[in-house]
Amino acid sequence: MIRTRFAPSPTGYLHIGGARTALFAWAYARHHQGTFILRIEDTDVARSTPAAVQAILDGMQWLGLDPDEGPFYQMQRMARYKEVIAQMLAAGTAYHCYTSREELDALRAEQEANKQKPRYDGRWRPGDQPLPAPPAGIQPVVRFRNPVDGVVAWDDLVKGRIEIANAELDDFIIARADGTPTYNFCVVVDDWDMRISHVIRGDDHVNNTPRQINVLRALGATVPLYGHLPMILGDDGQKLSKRHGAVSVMQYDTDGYLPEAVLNYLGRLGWSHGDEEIFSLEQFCAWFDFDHVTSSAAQFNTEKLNWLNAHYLKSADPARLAGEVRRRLAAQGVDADAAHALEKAVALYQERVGNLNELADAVHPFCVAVEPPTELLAQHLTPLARSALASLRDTLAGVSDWQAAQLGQAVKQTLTSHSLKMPQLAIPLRVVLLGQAQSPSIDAVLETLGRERVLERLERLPQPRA
RNA sequence: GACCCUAUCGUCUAGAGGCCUAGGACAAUACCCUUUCACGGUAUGAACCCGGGUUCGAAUCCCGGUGGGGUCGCCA
Repeated sequence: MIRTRFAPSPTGYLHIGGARTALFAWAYARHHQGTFILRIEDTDVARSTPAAVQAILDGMQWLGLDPDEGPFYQMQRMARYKEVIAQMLAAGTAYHCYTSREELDALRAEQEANKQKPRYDGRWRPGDQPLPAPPAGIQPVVRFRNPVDGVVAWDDLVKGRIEIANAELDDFIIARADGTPTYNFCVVVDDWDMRISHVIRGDDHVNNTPRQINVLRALGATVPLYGHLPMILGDDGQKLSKRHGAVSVMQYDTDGYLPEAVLNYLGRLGWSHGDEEIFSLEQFCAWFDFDHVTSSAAQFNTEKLNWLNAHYLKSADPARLAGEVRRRLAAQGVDADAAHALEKAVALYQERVGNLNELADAVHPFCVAVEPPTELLAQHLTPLARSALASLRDTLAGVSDWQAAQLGQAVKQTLTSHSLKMPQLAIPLRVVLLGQAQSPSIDAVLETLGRERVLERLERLPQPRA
């Protein structure tokens, strides 16, 4: 039984790297009819916030990566961690350490001065030497008694075999002086208790893996399989951080991206299936495997995401898009329900825009009266165009069946009677009707805008400057 | 500094020793389509980090170098 988990710490929103980790873990479970678990790692009380928990949940939901189990919260599992720590203390696989932070700082400074790898020197580790008497008034931390010899090795799902010598590892703290357990310990207990079969996480955790494996062994637990995903770099090739380029997945929502476009993009970033570029979430789950996950970091490319977004926009259901547009327009104080044919207008533009915000902007003139920019008027509303527009208005008023075909006929009729080429009439018409010199086919615009609005906007032709 | 990971067009990637005069996609450029702008179509330019091996043969395997990244917390 495949059981994967996504285990973010709620110290911020769900960013793009976390989203991809979640997607891969989710897809792997789906692929194998397994279980995907969401676990919130909130043991850092000082930095975890309920708002961040909510932001992560919102992000997961927007992407549609629903967990089969959880969310579980580590803070609610304290009793269990303490129980395991007590067992380890009793078994001798963990011990109390009374070294103060000041002593630790001094030790680290000394090691760095000697160009050595900073690490705990094991001064309170039970061994051959007799231990000093515990100093009074100091609450000890609990350290894991790491093996001294040999190597810890595992076959990483994405990076292949990785070996790290135990000599590189020190006795890390599993419980703070106040008794609360630390990350490397909680993860182990949780992955064990939750019977996680595949630990899929960012490769910034590679160095934690040997420690965790050692604890698992000390506990007599089964060691899961590990897959460490390379990181995602920003558009500029720089590392993503709160300060630089890292944004919440929800930002993609406000920027007008469709979740399926983001998912498709993320799926293709660091994973491939031959030449496939466009695939649904379902298809991704069916294809996903670790053999085709890239082992090196990938640079985020917004332009490719834009291309995918435009693609999904084209084939999306206009009714759904209309809902999104309504929501965005409402935020601008525009009541899109006033547009009797919002869905039609959306259908007219959905294959011409790159995101939902552009779609909302495009549809805007179909909802409320437009005020054409003066430059456009000056440029296109020539006396010739004015007279043609006036005559077109009259012809249009007589059209019985307000359909693109008939409207196109009316336009062509005006063209002939005024000896004009299509652009000479269509562009001024666009400016007057939509406030823009570009639009979809003019007959479709006329039909979609509707008889009433067209005639009204042509009626009130902006006057030339005296 | 130590340890670990990593290296194919500008970017994402295909590539599991001969199928590679290295394929696809985004982006770029040109042309076509056209009622403007898009969309779409066609075409073009663009890469195996360097040096040694192994092999009849290496983008693919090995070693070294260099570049990039990660980790060295009573953070996760």
